[in-house]
Amino acid sequence: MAVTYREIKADILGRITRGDWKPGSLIPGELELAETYGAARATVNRAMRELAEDGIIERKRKSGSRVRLSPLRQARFDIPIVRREIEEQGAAYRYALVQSELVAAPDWVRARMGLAPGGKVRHLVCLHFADGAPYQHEDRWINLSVLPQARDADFATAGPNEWLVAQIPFSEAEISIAATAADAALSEHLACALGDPLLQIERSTRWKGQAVTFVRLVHHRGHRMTARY
Amino acid sequence: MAVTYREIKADILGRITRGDWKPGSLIPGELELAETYGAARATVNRAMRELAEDGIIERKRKSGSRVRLSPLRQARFDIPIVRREIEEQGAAYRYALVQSELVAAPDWVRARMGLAPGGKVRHLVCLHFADGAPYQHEDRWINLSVLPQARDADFATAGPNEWLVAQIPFSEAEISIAATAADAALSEHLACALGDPLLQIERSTRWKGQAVTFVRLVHHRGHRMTARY
DNA sequence: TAGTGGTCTAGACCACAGG
DNA sequence: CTGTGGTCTAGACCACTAC
Repeated sequence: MAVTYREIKADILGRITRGDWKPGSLIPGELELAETYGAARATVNRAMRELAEDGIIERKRKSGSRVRLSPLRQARFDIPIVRREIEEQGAAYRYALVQSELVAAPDWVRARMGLAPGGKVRHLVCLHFADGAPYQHEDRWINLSVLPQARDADFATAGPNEWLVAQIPFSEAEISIAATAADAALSEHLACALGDPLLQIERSTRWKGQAVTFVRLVHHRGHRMTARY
Repeated sequence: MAVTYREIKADILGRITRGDWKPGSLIPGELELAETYGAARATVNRAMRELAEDGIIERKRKSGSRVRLSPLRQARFDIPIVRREIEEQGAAYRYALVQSELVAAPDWVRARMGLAPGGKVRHLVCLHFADGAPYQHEDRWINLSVLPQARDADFATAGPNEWLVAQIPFSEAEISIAATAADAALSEHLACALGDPLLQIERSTRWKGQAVTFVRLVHHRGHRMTARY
């Protein structure tokens, strides 16, 4: 076979890192590159497209492709289901339902989910353990007007996350990460001191424009999220 | 033009979310889909490839493409340079160098960077302000055996991050996020109370297998990282 | 061994944006 | 108007892997 798009991509990346093509400078057009590498334009196109997706170069019609002045850095974090996350670490997973109620959504939840006043939600508080030690505290709100079947679902044995994935496998979400201090409930559930710094992930999920669920996940003290890029 | 790969991708995604093709089930092969949509196989291929990249489906030669049982959730966070991050919020950026020294790397830094004993590093402590308020505390270590020019560089007016991007524009990095408590120095620099929970990002950067720099970025109280997926 | 995805080619037309 | 990237096609061969 002729030259692969991977080889072309690697070679172009090499020229950039080596300094042959400096940040801000123009890269030859696809046609010229195709000749250089003795490949079809489609092959060069794929290499260049991926470099653009990787944030290495910037492409514009007519003006051509340029090396980004400062490379666009983006990290990808996997957001696994807690049970998987724990089991993949080789630990035993245990789940516990702490609280369950059907209520009108409090104002701060309504604001986060974009619900109408008086909207009914199912509110759940759960704990996830790894080898018996508290791993994650889950505070979840499910919009009953979108998922009425959540009213009667039983969350005593399996976490709501896994139930939700079965109900609405594909959805859009907004996720935000912050640090929070352990309050009385958290310090008790996560077996840490009052005021301990904890990593908190909030996620609100939408489906067809409707808010499905809002969840606040607080991890045990010392938890890290890691990624490479 | 005939059917676009975007239309095909959207249609397939629709069938999946609509439940026509359930999680775990087999999707028709590329050839069959190409006939169905009246498109070339390459077009269908691109649609399917992107669905696989998005974590919606799983592809295997010979056995075909399946809808993922639980969709692979991954969030992409942009990791901008602090100055940009602040200016894009419409705030005025200010930078201050707090401390600068040339030292042998302490053990914990050597461990993180994978340096040999006695390795010299440049250690910098900096502050980044948004509209006069402390925004981020930066504790940085630069490997002088890889970047000897860091010995004499002047970090009084511009942050080391921007200097580094100019020196080594493209590199690999490992990033980890955690919550930490404000110690005496942090509480003073970030104008918060002792023990306040703060979001901490650690990043170690490599270039050609060599550790270039390790940095610990601690954000002001209440900072959030946000992403959609 | 056969079926499915992975990739390349050569050619074509289109869309956008600089001049 | 013109150049560059964006995309589609029809056909081909290859690579992996289940059977």
